[in-house]
Amino acid sequence: MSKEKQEEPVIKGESMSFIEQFIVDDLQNGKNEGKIVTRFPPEPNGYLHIGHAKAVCLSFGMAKKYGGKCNLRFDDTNPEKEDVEYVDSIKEDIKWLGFDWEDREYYASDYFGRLYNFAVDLIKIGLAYVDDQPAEVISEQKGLPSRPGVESEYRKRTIDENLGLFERMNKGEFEEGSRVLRARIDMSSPNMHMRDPIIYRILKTPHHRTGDKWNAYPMYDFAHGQSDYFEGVTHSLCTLEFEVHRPLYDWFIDQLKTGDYRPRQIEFNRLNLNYTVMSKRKLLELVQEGRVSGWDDPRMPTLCGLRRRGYTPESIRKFVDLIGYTKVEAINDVSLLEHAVRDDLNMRAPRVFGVLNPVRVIITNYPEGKTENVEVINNPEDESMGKRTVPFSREVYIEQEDFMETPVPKFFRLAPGMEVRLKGAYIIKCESFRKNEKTGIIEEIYCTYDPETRSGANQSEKKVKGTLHWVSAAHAVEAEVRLYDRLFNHEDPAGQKDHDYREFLNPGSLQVVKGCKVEPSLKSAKHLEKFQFQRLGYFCVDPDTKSDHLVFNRTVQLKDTWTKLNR
RNA sequence: UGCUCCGUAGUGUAAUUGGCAACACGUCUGACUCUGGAUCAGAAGAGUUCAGGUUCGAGCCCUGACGGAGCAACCA
Repeated sequence: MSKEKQEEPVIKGESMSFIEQFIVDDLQNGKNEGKIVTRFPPEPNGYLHIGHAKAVCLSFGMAKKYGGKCNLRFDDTNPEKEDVEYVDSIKEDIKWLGFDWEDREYYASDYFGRLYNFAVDLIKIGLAYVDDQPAEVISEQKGLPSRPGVESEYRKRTIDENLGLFERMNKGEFEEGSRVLRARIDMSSPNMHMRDPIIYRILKTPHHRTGDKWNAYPMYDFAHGQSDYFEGVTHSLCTLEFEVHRPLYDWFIDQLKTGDYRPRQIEFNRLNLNYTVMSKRKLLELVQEGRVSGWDDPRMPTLCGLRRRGYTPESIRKFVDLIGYTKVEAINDVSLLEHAVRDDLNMRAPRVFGVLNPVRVIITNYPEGKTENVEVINNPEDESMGKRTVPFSREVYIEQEDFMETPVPKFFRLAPGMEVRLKGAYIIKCESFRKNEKTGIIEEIYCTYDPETRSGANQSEKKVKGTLHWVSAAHAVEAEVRLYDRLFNHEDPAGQKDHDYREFLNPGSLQVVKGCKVEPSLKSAKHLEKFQFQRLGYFCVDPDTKSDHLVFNRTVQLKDTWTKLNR
């Protein structure tokens, strides 16, 4: 049996990103024996966010599309920042997104031995040396981007001395910060990264996987390319800020490689979203300072946050696909992300009735105590989702917003003397209402219904402009609904000079509405199950839901031209 | 004032080896509708940062400006 369909390797006429073009060219030229291997290399120091999703989709996506493999590799070279807690969440999030690294779960720390030996080799050929100077001095000597650096006095240490010192660094004989190993390249290079970069430093914090086995740890630049090489990675895809690291990446590969094969680093633009922050540091602060409820707060751009908010993996993949991969540093509009979920959920979310701000409607000519089960379609976009019945009775709740004592022009809803259809049931006419004169709140609305207008078989000729969602008062289930707005009220909260991003936190980003009334079928809804509350938006069941307490998160509103026009 | 990268409608992306700028989202019309959603039809909106050059012809090539980003962590 064939597994999933392999897409055609060469697509004519379809536009592909410059990265895909590179891959296709390499494949056609028979480079690396016509194989493609990519990798997704997170550092386990935080939760994955939607920016990572873009990288995941690229590396796993390209491998899948062209019959290659994508490795999951944890870039765990800094024990001070990393933790297993993050490893597990990262794996969960990648799986949720729909990608599979099979048995290729690797760790940079698995290569510490080989990396160490490579460093020793570099020392032996005079391309690395131990520097005893303090950090400030080394930094000072590096010069400025516009000024060349100066060479360290330790640059001409003998090979034997370097060998001995490096070994002792790793044995733990020296204090943190007292010595580093540096590659001996060019202190006057216009590229700062080539000015004798530090490749090993002493760290005494136990590593989450190797414990206290090592005391000298490789830096990113000394681990990444080499790890790619060890794994046979052909295309090492990363974000634009690593562009200036590429010469160093290649320099190490040059020293390391023995045959024709070499990994190639290609950089693409990172994903930026407006009205949010994306840096791990800031996200961590939001969590630690209690400004959100956790990494999975539905307002967070983390994958676990988006998942809890009700986003589907499909919608995130679609969004990523929509924004593409280029070298332009773009700021993407959240509304495009919202479009992507709406588009996805429109096809798959069953429609239900839920009233957020209920007001009671009494149908005075409907028999007291009577209940009818009306039939409604679960999803007009997908007939196979079938129908369900909803109880209808003399008293129903409708949305407060759907009634106006004195309607404005083009208000197609309920108002004294006006008729509307209760979706799936009858057309009702507002005869009167009761208002609390003190508060101005409408407390009850009195209507009559037309028995001839019941939805279904013998369709009545009568047409009305408005159709409302409703819930039978006697059968309604109480629910709490959490409405979310953007976390920040500034497009680019992190990019404002002289302003801390926290100043732009949107105080109204979470609105909890209690006492909502939803149709009885929702009583059995499961965690994260998604629905469209008709006319309102897409909602999913929050994990805080208990058997006696239903909680929904609003994923996104439906497009609403009415409120837009009347704002 | 060093090096690297980038500069196409409001936003994000396209434009085969140079051949008179396309798509999506958004916006605005209209149709339809038992969701003011969806769907369908249509419209407006850039002459490709600017100035030169090469060419019969340039968003694509060259030069120079201008604008933006990244690089000066014993982070990744």
